Amino acid sequence: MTLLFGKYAGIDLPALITSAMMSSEKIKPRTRIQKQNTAAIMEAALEVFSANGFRGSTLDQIARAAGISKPNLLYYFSSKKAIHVALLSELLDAWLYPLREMDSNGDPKNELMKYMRRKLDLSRNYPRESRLFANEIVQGAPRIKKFLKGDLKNLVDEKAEVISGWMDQGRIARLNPHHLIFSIWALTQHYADFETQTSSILGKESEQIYDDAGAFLEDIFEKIFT
Amino acid sequence: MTLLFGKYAGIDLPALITSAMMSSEKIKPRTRIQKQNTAAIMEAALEVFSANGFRGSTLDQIARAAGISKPNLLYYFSSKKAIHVALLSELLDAWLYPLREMDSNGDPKNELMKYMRRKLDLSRNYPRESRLFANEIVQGAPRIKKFLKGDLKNLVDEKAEVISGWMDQGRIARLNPHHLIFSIWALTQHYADFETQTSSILGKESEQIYDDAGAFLEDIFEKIFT
DNA sequence: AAAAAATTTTACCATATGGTAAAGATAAAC
DNA sequence: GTTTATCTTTACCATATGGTAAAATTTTTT
Repeated sequence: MTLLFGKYAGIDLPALITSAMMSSEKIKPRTRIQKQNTAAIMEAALEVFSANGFRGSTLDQIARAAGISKPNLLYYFSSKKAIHVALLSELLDAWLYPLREMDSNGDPKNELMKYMRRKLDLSRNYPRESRLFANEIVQGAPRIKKFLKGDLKNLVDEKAEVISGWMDQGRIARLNPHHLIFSIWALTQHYADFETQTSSILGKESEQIYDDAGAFLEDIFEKIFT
Repeated sequence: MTLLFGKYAGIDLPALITSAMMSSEKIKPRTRIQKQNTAAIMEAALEVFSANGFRGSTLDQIARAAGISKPNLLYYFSSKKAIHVALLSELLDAWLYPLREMDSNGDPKNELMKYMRRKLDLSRNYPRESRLFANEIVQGAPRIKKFLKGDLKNLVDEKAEVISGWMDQGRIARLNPHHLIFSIWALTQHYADFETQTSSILGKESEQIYDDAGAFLEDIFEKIFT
């Protein structure tokens, strides 16, 4: 079950996903078969791209994972790039959602903690999506630079402003708000993106690692915000 | 100037690099020309692999960047994989160096801060090396899993033990020591690995970002350790 | 049930890419 | 200065891979 068609940290995202779909290339499933196959392709593409990166993935791999032939896959998407773009596009909005939800009227420490927890939940429940972005960004974000400099920057600037206001009011400790947001990203995504490393070192089950990580992050952010 | 043949956060690493070289496949430069060409190839491979990942890089790209022909490149390294392995092997030890240096007899907070600063310096001065590892690990670390479960795990376990001892003595706050180490990695490497993202959002010069990051990390780790 | 539309398969193709063989050119050793 | 060892180039090759054309099949519409 992927983020695309599943639940999102306890919240359904049909509206977000629908709107994302409408704006992307060929993903306007009309018939039953189209819905079924595009969904299978997206799921397969997520699996393959997140594990191998764009250039490390082949259409044959994706087609096989989706249970269809390569030419048939290309009946639904005009190119390999189109699949990748569609996948990223669909996920971008969903990925921003928890930050959007941060409420300027809520309790500062509470809101930030909630955001941190949600991001950690995303890493825990949707590690493939996290790695998909990680792959893209590490390699210079050729396909989502515009998003980074546009929607993402705007949202982050806006929320940094909110956080800064809280700091002015003395409700949380004074820190660089942008870097505070980055620190939440870094610390939570690390567990998905570098899972190979953490699990190699800890030699534990993923669930146990995330439980420990959750407790650790509660501890340190409590200190950080105070 | 790369980490390989340069200075390492102010410390020369000839011994480390030499020993690493001796253990890897074909990198035992004897003649003047061999030295020169293998160095050029390694530098080129670092540039190309770190930007595109293993599968995203081609021998032609590397050869061009090294200023030699592809068959000539293959005179020095038996295969693409061999270049990648040699590059990773050479860097692994160097990458561990700052953690090795953490002194169990030093002042706890001081030692940890020093380690954090060194790691941030690595991100700042050797972002390509950081991204080379990031690429490798995000994609499941096919070539360095053994290292992760061996040398790296051993070193981390050992240092976690040291940190745990400091906590027992009440000299720094009680936290999960393994995750504390991970948090230093996550927060410092983020600036190299996700540089595209941070610079897109902040719209500042890299130097300015690292200065701000340095100040921010000083702030929060001060709180975390206390 | 026939016609139309949508979907899938078969058979390809062009290019990119990792890699090789062997001749030719340079540099080092004697 | 000649021989020997090292290095470089030219000319390839096999495979993988993204993608296409068109026929065949299935599904939907009328």
